[in-house]
Amino acid sequence: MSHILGSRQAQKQKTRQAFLDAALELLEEQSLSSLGLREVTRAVGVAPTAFYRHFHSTADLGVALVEEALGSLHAMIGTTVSAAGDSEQRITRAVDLIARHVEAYPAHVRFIARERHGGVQPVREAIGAQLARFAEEVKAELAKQPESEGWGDDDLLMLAGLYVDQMLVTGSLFLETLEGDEEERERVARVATRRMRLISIGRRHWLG
Amino acid sequence: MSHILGSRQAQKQKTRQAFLDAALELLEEQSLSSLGLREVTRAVGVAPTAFYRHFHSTADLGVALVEEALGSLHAMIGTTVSAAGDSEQRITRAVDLIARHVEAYPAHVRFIARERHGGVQPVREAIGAQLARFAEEVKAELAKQPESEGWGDDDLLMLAGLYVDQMLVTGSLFLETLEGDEEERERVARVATRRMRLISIGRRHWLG
DNA sequence: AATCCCAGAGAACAGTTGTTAACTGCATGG
DNA sequence: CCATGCAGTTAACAACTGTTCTCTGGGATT
Repeated sequence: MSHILGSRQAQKQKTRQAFLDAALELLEEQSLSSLGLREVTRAVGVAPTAFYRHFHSTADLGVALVEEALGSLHAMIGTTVSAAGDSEQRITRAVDLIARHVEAYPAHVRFIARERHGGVQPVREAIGAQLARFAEEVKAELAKQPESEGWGDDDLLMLAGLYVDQMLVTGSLFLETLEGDEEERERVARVATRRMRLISIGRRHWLG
Repeated sequence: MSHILGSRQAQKQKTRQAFLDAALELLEEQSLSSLGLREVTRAVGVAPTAFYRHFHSTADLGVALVEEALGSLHAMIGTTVSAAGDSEQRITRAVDLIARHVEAYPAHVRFIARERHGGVQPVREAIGAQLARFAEEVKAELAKQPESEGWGDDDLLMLAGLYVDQMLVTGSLFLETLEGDEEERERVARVATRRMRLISIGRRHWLG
């Protein structure tokens, strides 16, 4: 099997991507559980039945969207947590990176925030699995740092989860400021930075 | 105007409550944005048109549900944060209280977690407003404590927000264990406790 | 060059949706 | 005791939904 696609499969993937894009846009003002199959095909400009050539259901489409929205983030996570500099510099850099990501992919961030606790079980599970992977990756990076000496495995995972959740909370806060002015975004960044700082201080004094 | 209701208004409130109860149950496996008006009236056992006597739309019903789910929690918040005992005792008590609340009102907790970032703007705003109130109340209680000496107003609010978000995260984690066994719930409680502990340590060393 | 495959089109289905209008019957206030 | 108000009913509407079956056209395979 080759990674070179014939014009046949290439066209199929193109249509599939059109479905994902259209769905993501429609989902900015509704939830996945109310997204209709016909609604999506109408937005793409194909017949309703074409949908079944790509997905079993809208829930299936949702799971594919989870991969698209979170699958590409893993590399970023690692490099951010393991970045050079002291604690304060890493925090500033992380908050800035979240802000940029929200500006670059607002629909992705909105989708994850909305469907993490949404009404479609397979999608919730897919998001949960990805977030668990994130936590494991963050934990692995934290373990490499000298500040983690003497830490137990479960405490490291606890801290990693705290960071991951904080990342999501910060992301959705930035999301709410997207239609506002720059000053608002600055305020969110400052609060998020202080939250991370407090967590880092807690980490530093965790033992003993 | 009297607070004693005639049988007329009493029956109306009864029906209204039936709408809220039915909707809350239907919302356990879907989102508000996919909740149909007819679906609700069918569950209650009344004609579709009866709905309009109580709500303009399902979004309106959602806002009413926010009041029901969060309105009664304010008293609890205050007494919990300002409870006697040292930091560790207060954390244990808070986590236990969250666990009990989730067991007592799982549908309420699920609704808030789901619709906080859900697809219905008025509901998102209603939840956001209530959570802001919570944060203000927690801040007021924190300000009374001796540990908060020297703290700025915005730092107190930052910490309060951190606690409120942590409360929600913990709640939704407990929610996922409701169909599981006791051991699972115990594990969630332990992780949540350690998270709160780390935040408390960060708080203690925040200044200087 | 002849064949097969399959993404997408088209039409039709039974069932559902929100909203309207005009109604009925009963508790309420004068 | 009678007139009014109003919660809930009934019937009907156009529009929409997911899913099935049949068909078509052109890239892929031999």
